[in-house]
Amino acid sequence: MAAYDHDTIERKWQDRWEAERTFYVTERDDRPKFYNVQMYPYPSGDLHMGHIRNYTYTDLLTRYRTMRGYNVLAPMGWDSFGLPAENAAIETGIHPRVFTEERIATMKAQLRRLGAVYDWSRELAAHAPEYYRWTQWLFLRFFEKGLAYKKNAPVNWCPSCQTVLANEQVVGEGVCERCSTPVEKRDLDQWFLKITDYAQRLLDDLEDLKGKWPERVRVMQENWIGRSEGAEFTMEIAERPGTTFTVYTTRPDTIFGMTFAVFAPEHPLVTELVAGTEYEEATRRFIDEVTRRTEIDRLSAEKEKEGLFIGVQAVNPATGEPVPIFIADYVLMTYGTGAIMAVPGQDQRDWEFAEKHGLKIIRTVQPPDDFEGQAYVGEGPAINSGFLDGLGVEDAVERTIEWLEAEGIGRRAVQYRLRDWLISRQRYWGCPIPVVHCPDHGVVPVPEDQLPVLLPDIEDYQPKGQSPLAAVPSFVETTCPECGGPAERETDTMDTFVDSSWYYMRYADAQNDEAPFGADPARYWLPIDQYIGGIEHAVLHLMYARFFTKVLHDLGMLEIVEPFSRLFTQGMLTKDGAKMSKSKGNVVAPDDFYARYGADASRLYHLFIGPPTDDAVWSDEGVEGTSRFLNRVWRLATGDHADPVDREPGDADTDILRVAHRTLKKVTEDIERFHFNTAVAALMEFGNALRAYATSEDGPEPGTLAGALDLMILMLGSMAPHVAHELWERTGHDTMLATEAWPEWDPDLVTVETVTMIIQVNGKVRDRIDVDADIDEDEAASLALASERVREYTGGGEPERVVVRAPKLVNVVVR
RNA sequence: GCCGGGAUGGCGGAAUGGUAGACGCGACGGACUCAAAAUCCGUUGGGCUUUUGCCCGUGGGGGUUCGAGUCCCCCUCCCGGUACCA
Repeated sequence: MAAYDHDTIERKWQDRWEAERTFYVTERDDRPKFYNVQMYPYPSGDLHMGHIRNYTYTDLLTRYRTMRGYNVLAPMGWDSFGLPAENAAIETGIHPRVFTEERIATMKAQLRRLGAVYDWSRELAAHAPEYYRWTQWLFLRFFEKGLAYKKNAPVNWCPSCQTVLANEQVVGEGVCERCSTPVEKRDLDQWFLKITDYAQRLLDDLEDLKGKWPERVRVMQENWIGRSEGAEFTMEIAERPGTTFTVYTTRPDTIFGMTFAVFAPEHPLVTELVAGTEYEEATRRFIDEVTRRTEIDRLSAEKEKEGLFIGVQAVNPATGEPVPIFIADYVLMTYGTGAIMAVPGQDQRDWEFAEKHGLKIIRTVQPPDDFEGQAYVGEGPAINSGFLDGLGVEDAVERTIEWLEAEGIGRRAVQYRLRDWLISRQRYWGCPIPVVHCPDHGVVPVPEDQLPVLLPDIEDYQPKGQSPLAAVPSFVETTCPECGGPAERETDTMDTFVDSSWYYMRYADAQNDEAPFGADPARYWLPIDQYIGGIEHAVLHLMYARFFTKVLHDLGMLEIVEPFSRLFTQGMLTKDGAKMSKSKGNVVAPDDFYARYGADASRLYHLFIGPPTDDAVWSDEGVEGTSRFLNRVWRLATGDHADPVDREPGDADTDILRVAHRTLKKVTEDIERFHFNTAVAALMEFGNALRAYATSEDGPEPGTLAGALDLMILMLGSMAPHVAHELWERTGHDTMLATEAWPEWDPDLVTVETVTMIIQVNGKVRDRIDVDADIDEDEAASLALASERVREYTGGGEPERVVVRAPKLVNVVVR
């Protein structure tokens, strides 16, 4: 039996969906809205099966939600600024714009070939001036609010990409997220967005996403924000009364055990304290050495704690005793105050440092008798701690904070691990930062009516440690908007994560040339009801986008405070033990599979391959199964079965309708909870039953067969849309399947009448009896006890106990 | 180290505390065919057994329960995140 002509059918329906604009929507619509978005892709060129997996999920939801009666917006766009296009340009000499736009065209054709449907009237691309004009406009709003600022700071520098990176883009053991080159530290003037102002709100609002976002993404963001609670207090330098410094601690209760203090080598007070002393030279050498080391070295936990006494002491405010001050590389200038009180009794790092430098160790929390470790961080009564003695840790913390406040030297304090978002990039292919530097007026924003600041076409993209734009006089040389005098444009471009922080807002009103988006379309479509993308963006894109949403809310542009109501992170598609990617050389091209099995069979296999949240291993043979299934459905629906027999419907006919409706219930529930693999399995079971029914000797009853086939086709409509649409048409329907209502199951057909009751003896299955579904407990028990098989095991004796779970199971317990 | 998530046939995977292995791949046997492909039918966790059947089996060890892949405790290994964060 030949396979159906998938190629012709698929092209036919792809043309119709586009020609009839089946999935184009407006906000003038009575149906409830459903905003369905896939994280917009970087236009890398050819789609491989790893991408196809993700688009299949999104497309299924677009079609399913439409059938469920929603006004579904499914847009598509391109994350088209960024390093890869620029790197390709350097290699090939093709301008990044040309390179990128060619690839967008290719990918668009491939999405169409998959049968993925979008409202293409809302297509956008980050590199298009009509888009980045508004990225720049938004930057200016941040600037006005004081949320964008330029400062000189030690920043992460990727020597290979020749640009700075945000903290979030330094991954693993301190390497670049893009190219895995170890990152260095450099002091540079850079633009930051003040995401730290929103740390608490970003943390608080995660609560509302419980159950709607994957737990692990929520936890990763919580950890990244890294809130910790404790106290801050000041200490005096013993040798210089009046000179003070501040420390932050989460364990103020251990203050009596502070036997030394440690400064980060970069702490500004250090050079001042050693100036003109015998320690000056050694201190300078130590700082040099530390700062020369790479971040990786410095952060390596295995390394011994290097430190140096700098010749001064601080006064422990609790004891009044002087304690020596050290500088050490394990204290970071970027966290807390850059100085700590060291309590070796309760902190393992301090313990190790104390041992190495022969410093005093005083326990201030009594460890249990059997404690054999060094620093003790657990619960216990305070000891050696004056007025705190005997208190538990929590109470002691509170008492200490009260005392610090009463003394006027400290207060309760909260710290976050989150740092401001560094958005400057010293690269060409990105959105220009719309400011000019005037010798008289400093940083001056470009006036709105001069936006966009266009990215000029250039020949030489080679990264040189500063933006290639700096070498373009026609770009750099400008006039100051304030005074009209000569000024220079900012030449850094923005991190591409700025572009992607608001694109999903633009989709709501993509043609607007007076604002990033209008208030009404935004109010209608946002937030995104279902967002789908990769786990790799757990703390990058997903946190930046949340930050942008909150800022735009505060600017009065949005009503929402969270952009993504529900998030789904799909697993990776792997082959040969690695994520499918061009660079690994393990990509599977969809075209071969489209040619042999069709897009529908490929899609169905992606749905069937395993749980969507899990990584999945691609196997070429797997598509055989879904292809066979679709061909069987095709043959049944096109008349390849036993001759139908006109008759009053009987048991066999009712039975197949029962299977059909039970399948409908399961498939509906499975799609709702994203269990696509079991939904496909249920359809296959239904297919097997339907085939047995349609080819049985008695023959199918025509109405029953048609009804069952309709349900099969409707259910396949979102999974294997082309073949389903074609069969819908061929089985005599004059509507388009895409806009049909999702069917409802008949409750009477879904409830079971008879079930197979399991009979166990001591928990082991010994017999099965078909019983009425509404059998009562007594009857179930007596049926079970009457069973021949059960009596073989009980020997006719009285059972010790009979557990009845009618109608599913009876367990006869004998001893 | 800390925080998540895992471990089920040859393979991908099913399984509200109640028939472990649905569904599919692969393999084996058969039908059709001159033959092959395609298609269709059957078998397919391991062991024992002529059969009805019986025993064992969800990473390892304990426990709770009439009953545990599922719940609890301990351990091993794998994957992801994070890590001198005071």
